[in-house]
Amino acid sequence: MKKSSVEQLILETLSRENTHLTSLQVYEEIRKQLPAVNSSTVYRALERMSKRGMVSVSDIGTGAEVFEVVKNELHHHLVCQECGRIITIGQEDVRTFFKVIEQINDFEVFTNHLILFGLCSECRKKDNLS
Amino acid sequence: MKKSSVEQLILETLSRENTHLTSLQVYEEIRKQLPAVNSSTVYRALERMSKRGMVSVSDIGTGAEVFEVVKNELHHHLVCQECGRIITIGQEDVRTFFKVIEQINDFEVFTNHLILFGLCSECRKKDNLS
DNA sequence: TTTGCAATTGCAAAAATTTGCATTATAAAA
DNA sequence: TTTTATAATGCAAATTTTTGCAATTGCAAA
Repeated sequence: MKKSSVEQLILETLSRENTHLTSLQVYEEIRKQLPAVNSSTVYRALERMSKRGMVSVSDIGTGAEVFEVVKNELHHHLVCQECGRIITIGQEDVRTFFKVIEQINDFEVFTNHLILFGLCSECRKKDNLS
Repeated sequence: MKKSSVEQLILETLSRENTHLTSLQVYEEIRKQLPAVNSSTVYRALERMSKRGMVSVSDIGTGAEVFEVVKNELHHHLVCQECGRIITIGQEDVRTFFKVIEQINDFEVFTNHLILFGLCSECRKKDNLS
């Protein structure tokens, strides 16, 4: 590793792609720019970064965990289990729910990237027809 | 595989342990009773079972996904990121939140095993002192 | 600048997981 | 019961991820 740290490259990659990537996908993207990079370096950097809250890790139902850059405005996702569609939702309503949970359980919620699974409206229509 | 199906053994194992196990832990438990079983058989059975909703898969912040039997009364967890403590919470408040999300987004939520990360009351006290 | 320390990286080996394909088991239909 | 089709399993190889350890790097104090 000469100049650039892998962390920087990971941030650039995730920002550029602006979507969820698996650790392997991140590794392969980084390797395009830095062919000699070692896989363990990338995997370890991803782990560090998620611990520090720089990236979020989540299971969107694809079998493997995916990573995403954490930006200023937090967001959450609804994932349709039938068509795979991903709906992004904002903080407000989720935050209200978190507050309730916090009060009831005397617990401070940090979760910054919630994933809920279910059926989107279109797939629900289709299912009703059949 | 002669008599018993691996699925049945997995259910028994998860019920007996009554906790979250990683796929590797499940495989090793099964192997105690069925030494010749192949790892791919166990991994594939776990995948099938989670698709069918027989077991839940979740990331409780330990790095690896964990499996749990799905029983009648659904439950969710709060995981303390400092001490690892796991608090189990019921459906009611969560269900109310899901209803709100469903109405706003015209989406039907299926998620049956929600995990929220944060700080438990005791760790919050400790942190305040230091 | 030089020194020292902690964090990051590479490397090689091990471990965990997935995959394609052939075989076997299970259950429904004939 | 026999036949047939589908699902589950085993096996071997490939792929992905993790680990221990030594070397390198970056940063801050001297």
